Amino acid sequence: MKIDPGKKTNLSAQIAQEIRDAIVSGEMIVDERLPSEAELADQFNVSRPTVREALKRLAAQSLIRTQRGAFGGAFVNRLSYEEAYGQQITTSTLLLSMNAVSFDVACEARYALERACAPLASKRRSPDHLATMRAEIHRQAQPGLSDESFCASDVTFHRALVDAASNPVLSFQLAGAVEAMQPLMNMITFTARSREEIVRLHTAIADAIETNDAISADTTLQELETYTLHLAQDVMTAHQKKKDLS
Amino acid sequence: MKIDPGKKTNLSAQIAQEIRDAIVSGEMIVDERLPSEAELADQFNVSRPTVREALKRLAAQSLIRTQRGAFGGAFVNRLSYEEAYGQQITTSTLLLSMNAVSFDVACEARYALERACAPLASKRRSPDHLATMRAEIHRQAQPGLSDESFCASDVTFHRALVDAASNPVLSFQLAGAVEAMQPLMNMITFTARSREEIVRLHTAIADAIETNDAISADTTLQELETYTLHLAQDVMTAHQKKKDLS
DNA sequence: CGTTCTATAAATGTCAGACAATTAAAGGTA
DNA sequence: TACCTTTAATTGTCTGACATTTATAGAACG
Repeated sequence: MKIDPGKKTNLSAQIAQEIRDAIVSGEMIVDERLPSEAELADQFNVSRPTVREALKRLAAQSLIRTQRGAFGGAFVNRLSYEEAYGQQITTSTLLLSMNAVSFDVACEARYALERACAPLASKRRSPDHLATMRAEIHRQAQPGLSDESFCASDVTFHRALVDAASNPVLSFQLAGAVEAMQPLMNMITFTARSREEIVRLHTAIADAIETNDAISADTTLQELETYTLHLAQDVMTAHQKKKDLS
Repeated sequence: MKIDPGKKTNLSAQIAQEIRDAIVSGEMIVDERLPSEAELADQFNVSRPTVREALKRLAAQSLIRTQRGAFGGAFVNRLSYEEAYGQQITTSTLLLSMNAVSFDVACEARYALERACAPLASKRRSPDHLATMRAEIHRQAQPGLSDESFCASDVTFHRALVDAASNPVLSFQLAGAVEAMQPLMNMITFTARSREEIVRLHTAIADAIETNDAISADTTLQELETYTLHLAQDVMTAHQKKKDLS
């Protein structure tokens, strides 16, 4: 481990970067133990609290895990898909909520990505994925369902569609896109009429996936995108009218 | 801000989670100032170093930024696309390198996602994006280019293709997928013959995008995927042979 | 009156040393 | 051999202090 150039500012950030580089470059391998906090403080010529702040930065990115006790310490962490999902979702959600991303743009991205999964999902779908999709469709048809629950079910349905492609890398990349849409979708009020239409389209998608009909799945997803945009448009104009009146 | 239940362990992680929730839920808005470290220490009934560790965790995720001096402090950060890209790329790269993801799976995911962009890119491509693509193709045809530079140029080419879709959300989601492939691609040795073929396919893609021919772009991307898999296969069998001999 | 320089205070950044809590392994005892 | 106890290493946390940065207010000067 190289020493730290006492350049400008923020020692803990610099140290974190040094260690991060060592991990990303493969210089340190999974489950390898980092030097103890005291040793690192020595090597970098800083105090232990500073080293600790650096380590906490890395822990926040799931790059290391720490263990107390004798022969404990900080270890390079194997980034699991679950942890990666979590980070991905947090980042995507914040990016969308903080940057005034229009519904149209987010929606376009989401459906473009989902359509990329459709051919693979049609080919590989397992009974499990189909069962999940059918179950969620059934839930969405329940009359008493709140708008929030309806949206949550929608997310689950689409996650199942993505997962049906049976490509974990693809699932990882899309988890964020699908989940991050939920807050935006929650702004839409789903009438009984629109729910009926969505259930119809979801059923058509599930049918297409079940019969390995990639083309039909793609077409229906496009239809669903158009319909979703249409619903959002209605909400926007309603908001606008309300504004004009006040 | 609520107090902290002195439950089990790891106060700084708990505090970070509390604040993270407040930000993600929208309870704290962009550019809002957090209480000072001393005040937070008071509120949570912990010491300042513990609070600082929590804040560094949040800083590592670009959720807050800090400013020194009078009326400085920690502020809720507007997550920019650039910062989000960075995190996305780090996470994707690590996920791929640490989980023994096969080349085939990663490649499939990458091309599935890129093909999702092709129709939009064909429709919206700007002269800028086309220029970038042409420039990279030209670079790839240079004879003296190292394998690493060739791969880097490949990444730039494909990033331009993704960006040509002119959907920032899509670009963000795909940045990780494309960049994370680079280390895997770097394992391939590109012969003069294979470079020629790749340049040919890249040119065909650029042509298709330029003439708004989405279908041709899609077909060529599929061809490129097949060819890339083929190259990787050769590398693998070569490695295998070497192993068998030794 | 306006401009420039100079405190001042508030905040983060860093350090040093201490103690508590946890844990694996070595050593002791039945 | 099996179980218990001690021990040492290491992270987790606290206290208190000093250094550094920076916006603002006030003083000095033209």
